[in-house]
Amino acid sequence: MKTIDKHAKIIRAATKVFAKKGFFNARISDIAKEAKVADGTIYLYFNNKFDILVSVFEQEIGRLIEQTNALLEKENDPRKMLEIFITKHLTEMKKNKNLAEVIQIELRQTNKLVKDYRNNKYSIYVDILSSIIKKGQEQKIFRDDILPGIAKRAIFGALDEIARIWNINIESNYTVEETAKQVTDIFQLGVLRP
Amino acid sequence: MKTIDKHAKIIRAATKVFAKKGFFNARISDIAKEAKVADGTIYLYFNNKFDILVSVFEQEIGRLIEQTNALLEKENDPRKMLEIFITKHLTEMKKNKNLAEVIQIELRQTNKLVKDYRNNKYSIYVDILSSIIKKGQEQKIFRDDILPGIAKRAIFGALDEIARIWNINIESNYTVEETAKQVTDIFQLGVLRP
Amino acid sequence: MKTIDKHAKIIRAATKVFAKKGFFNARISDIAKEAKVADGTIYLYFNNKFDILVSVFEQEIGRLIEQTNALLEKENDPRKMLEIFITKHLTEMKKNKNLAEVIQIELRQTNKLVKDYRNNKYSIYVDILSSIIKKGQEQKIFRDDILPGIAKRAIFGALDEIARIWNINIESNYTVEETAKQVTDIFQLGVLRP
Amino acid sequence: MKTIDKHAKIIRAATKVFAKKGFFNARISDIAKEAKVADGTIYLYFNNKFDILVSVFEQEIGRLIEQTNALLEKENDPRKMLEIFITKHLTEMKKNKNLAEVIQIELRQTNKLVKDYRNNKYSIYVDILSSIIKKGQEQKIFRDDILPGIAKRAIFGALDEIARIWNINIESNYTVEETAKQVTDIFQLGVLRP
DNA sequence: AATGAATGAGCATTCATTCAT
DNA sequence: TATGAATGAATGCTCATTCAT
Repeated sequence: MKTIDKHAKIIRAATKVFAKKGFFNARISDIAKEAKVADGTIYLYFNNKFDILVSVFEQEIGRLIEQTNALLEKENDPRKMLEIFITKHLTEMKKNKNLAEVIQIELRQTNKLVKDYRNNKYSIYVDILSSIIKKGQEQKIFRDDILPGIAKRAIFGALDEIARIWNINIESNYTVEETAKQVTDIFQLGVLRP
Repeated sequence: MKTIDKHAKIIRAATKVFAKKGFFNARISDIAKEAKVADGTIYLYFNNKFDILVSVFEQEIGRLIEQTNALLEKENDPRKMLEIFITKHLTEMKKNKNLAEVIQIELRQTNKLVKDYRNNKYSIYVDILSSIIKKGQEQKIFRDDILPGIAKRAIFGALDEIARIWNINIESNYTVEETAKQVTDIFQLGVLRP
Repeated sequence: MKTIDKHAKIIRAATKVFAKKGFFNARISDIAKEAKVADGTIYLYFNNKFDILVSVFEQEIGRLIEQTNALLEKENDPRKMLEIFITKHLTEMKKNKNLAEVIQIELRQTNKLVKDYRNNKYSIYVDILSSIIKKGQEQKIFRDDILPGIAKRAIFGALDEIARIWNINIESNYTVEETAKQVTDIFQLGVLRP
Repeated sequence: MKTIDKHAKIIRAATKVFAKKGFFNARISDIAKEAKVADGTIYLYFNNKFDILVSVFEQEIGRLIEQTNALLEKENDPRKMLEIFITKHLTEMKKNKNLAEVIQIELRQTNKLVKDYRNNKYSIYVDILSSIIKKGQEQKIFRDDILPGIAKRAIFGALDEIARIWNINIESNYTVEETAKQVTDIFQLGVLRP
């Protein structure tokens, strides 16, 4: 088996295990078992347990960034772009609960460990939102007094919390589409009657 | 010293320690030391480490619920109520970073451990938001097609993510007031130009 | 059981285990078992495995220093003093093979770890020899051209090597008395015929 | 490259690595790297890690035996022979600290592993000393009551301890020549005034 | 109620050795 | 012969929990 395969296999296994048990409760031997690899093999590809978590996170978010950008590329209307982002995010989180979980873990459990959130994949991902906001403002479609740096956090946070709940309660009342529509609506029009 | 005092003292110490080190990295002896109590004493008041975390969370959120309700009691305009909730939450999180951290930890790290989120303090707190939404809909001030169950998640998630970032970056560009104003604005009016 | 007892018990157990298996092959759990103590208990009294070795060594050599000094105190003839030192050392090494072994281990295995051999127990012990030499020179009994700093190493090395062999071969041809007599003889008179 | 070259290359690399890190702290991969050979290759020439140590020791001591015997061959005076042995040993240990270190390690760390010290290179080397003593006794130059089996240990031990100290303290007060002269003197004449 | 010494299960990581290529 | 990726047994140390005092 080629090196690249094993690296990917470990990442995949780790994603699963971290999602199921959480970072601190996951044992290296769990990951090794899931990846059908010896414990020691993991250390040929990663420096330590935390390094695996970061790799998983970066890889998964990286994939999300690429796919989201691909979807947005064809679109020029910031309203549509916002809807696409929201729908894509929720769709992926629903489809891939492991990913949702790893984001939760990485973003919260390790707050104290990774302080530098500039120029990392998470920042890049969230900045897609702020660039959509800015584009909308340039096109005079979005209000000028919206602060992109705050709006991006609000939107990402909203999506993340919704995905978190999905991961806890297996059944949810609304479909992805309904939820995405609703969230897009809230962020575009607000809750006030016109 | 009365029993109730010691219980409170341990909670207070634990809040501090969990916030500083995170739940998994916190040691019982750290909490005991902080509370100026013997390690074993903690087990006279709590069943185990996780029980402490839950107690801390419930207590802190409980306090937040009481204070928020007290603020909302005097108000009848759902627009104002929403603003009050948002401002209160952000103010508390800014003032009490420990609390913000414990919410982060409790809500994410222990996803896998505590599945039942009905009838707990977190739910009660978030349901303040949905009841505000419902009230606004009854008063024909908020749009009818807003789903309170989703909106409450979106708003709480937005606030929580903003507080999370505050906890990572010591300096932030905007004041609590500016941020609260902005978030209230986004959720009331949306990002679209009228 | 009092703290002091447990500390001593662990030292005693460690001496035995290190002697039997060598420092690197000894497991903490071996020492714990021998001391009839939990693994973790060891870490209440020592910082780490190496710390145990150093403690064992310092304690054993310390005891040797005291006893040897007590024996020498009453004596003023440097010839007798040399004989006393040699006899005492060999007697102790024969009686307490663990001690002999731990000296071997500490002195050689950890050469690379502990470089500072000034002001430690080993140095103090060996310096008893050089002070005997100096005393003999002052009394015009020992030759002036003997360098005490070299002679002390030669004598200690000779004794140590003999003790080492005793630890390997269970049976030895000569008694402690014969050997001590012989060694004293060699160092006092040399091998040359008068 | 011929097999014999690779074998020698590994021995040479191992000597260096053992000396620098000690046997237990040395990794096979360190030796492989130093020898510019793959890890697995080492196992084509040696059975295991310990086998390498033994080989290094045997080879180094073997070389010493040959060279020492060559020097002694031309000499018939046991006094001179003793001086030659002592000088040669100290010179080699000063010149080749790796060798000194490996002797230290092999002789002490592995006491418990290798019990059979008859008919091995170490014994052969030390027996050069006893044969010098015996020769001196036959020639009526050395005292009859010297026990060669004890004297050889005493002399070797003295030399080894001196070399050990050299390996710890980089600077030493005396030159090899001074030291060799002094040690020869002590063992020939003793410390007593005539 | 309070203490804190003692416990011992638990786990990340290392590294000698193997073996398919 | 030679390689080096893969293996998995082995262990020092931590820390939540207990319990004799």
